[in-house]
Amino acid sequence: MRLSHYFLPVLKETPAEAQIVSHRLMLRAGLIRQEAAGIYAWLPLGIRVLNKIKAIVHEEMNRAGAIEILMPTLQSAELWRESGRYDDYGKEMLRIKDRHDRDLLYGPTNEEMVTEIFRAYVRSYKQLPLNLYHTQWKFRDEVRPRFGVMRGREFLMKDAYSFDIDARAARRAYNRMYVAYLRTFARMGLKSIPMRAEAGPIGGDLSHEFIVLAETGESQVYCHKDLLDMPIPNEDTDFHGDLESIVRARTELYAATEDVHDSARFEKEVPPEKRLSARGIEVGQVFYFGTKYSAPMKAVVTGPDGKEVPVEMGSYGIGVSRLVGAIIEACHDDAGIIWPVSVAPFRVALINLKSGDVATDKACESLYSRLTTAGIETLYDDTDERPGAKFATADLIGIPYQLVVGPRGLSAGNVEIKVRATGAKHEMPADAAVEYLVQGN
RNA sequence: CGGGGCGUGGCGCAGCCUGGUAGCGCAUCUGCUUUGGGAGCAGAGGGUCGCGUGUUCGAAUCACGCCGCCCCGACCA
Repeated sequence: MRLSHYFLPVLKETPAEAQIVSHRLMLRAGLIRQEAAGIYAWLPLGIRVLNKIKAIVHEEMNRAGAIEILMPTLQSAELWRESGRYDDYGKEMLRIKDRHDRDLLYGPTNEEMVTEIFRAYVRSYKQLPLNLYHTQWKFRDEVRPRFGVMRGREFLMKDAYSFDIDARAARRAYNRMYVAYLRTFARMGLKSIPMRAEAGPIGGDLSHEFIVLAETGESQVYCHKDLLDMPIPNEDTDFHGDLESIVRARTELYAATEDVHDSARFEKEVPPEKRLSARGIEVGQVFYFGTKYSAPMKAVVTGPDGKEVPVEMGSYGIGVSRLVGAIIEACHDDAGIIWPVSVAPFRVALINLKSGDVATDKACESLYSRLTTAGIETLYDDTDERPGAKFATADLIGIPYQLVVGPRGLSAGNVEIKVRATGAKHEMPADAAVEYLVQGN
């Protein structure tokens, strides 16, 4: 992409309304624009990141055996009356009437609807286990939205729903999602820690929140330090097999958010030098809630014994739009964002230090063509800004590699690669630079 | 939902107290000079001062109402 033909509205000054660093950087780097309290438009750079995150989430969901569907944003109130949540959910739920005066709502979550889909088609235990997921915009009418996309009213969320014949099978389904989440967040460059959590209004009695440590995190968390150094399950993990050992290795160590924290237990179970108390951002949550929805909504299957039983369910959320903010909280410096390669909007920022200079232009065009041909997403700064402005923009938007081309380097036969994360600079001939950047893609 | 604050060119702000020609920096446009870490000079364009009502000869400025947004708390992915 040539910057001269792109839409990248970066701000030199910090917008007054943004308090936390991720919100400020998202506005400055031209990722989002606020359209109303807690409601954002996604600008070109922002939607690229959002899509990358979503793709990783989907890959790991599919790997774990979940199946993608897409449910609508608007739902009929009827479904929610069946589960009893139409009255329970309160003012957080955005209620709408259509032209026929029918009650609709903008979905804050989809347990009811997915249960309705399930019960319409599934009758036998032989069709289980089943896990259906989708990524869709949700709306929760927060009293006080804040922190940009970290706590917006409209947000993009992946939610998966598991259906099983009994509690044991449901537990295995829970474990599959638990392991998939460990992999998902690790792939985005985040260190996530599963912590015991309250089930909240979703309901249920087994739940973990996946927490990313960050100074600006919304909740206080307590855990055993060894959880920070747990290995990430491999890509070839057998999701049909027994995952209990992977889960148990983590759940047997103390980890809890402030809501369920028990300081006496914490001090008893964790030696002083292993105690970690920090702030954290919740990026995902897994629930097992049994028959909370299947029983009232009559989602039943016939078991091997010929008896009908309500299906055992769990739900598994990942805050996709929130993750953009969470990643920035974890990955930035004074100059701007530092995207992990896996979610970066572009892999390489090609910086022409002297647009209009024949030799420099020619070298850049050649590099741009070779990189894009090799499948490297490259943002080519071909504008006639001054070098300082180009460097500042590249640092701000956080592209992992800056490929810097100017007359001075070229006269020595070199271009320069700057690694955004470390600041390390390497001078080398153009051929070597292309090879360096193509590696590992 | 309680408490506090703010709405003035695209962005950041001053002006308001004490009513009288709407201002500054950045950005934008034109020209010249510059070009390896957010350039310099000269010129130009752009604002019903959130909306409404009232007070007044006269309202960005005073009063009242409304709307929007932000912050603290309670609540939450």
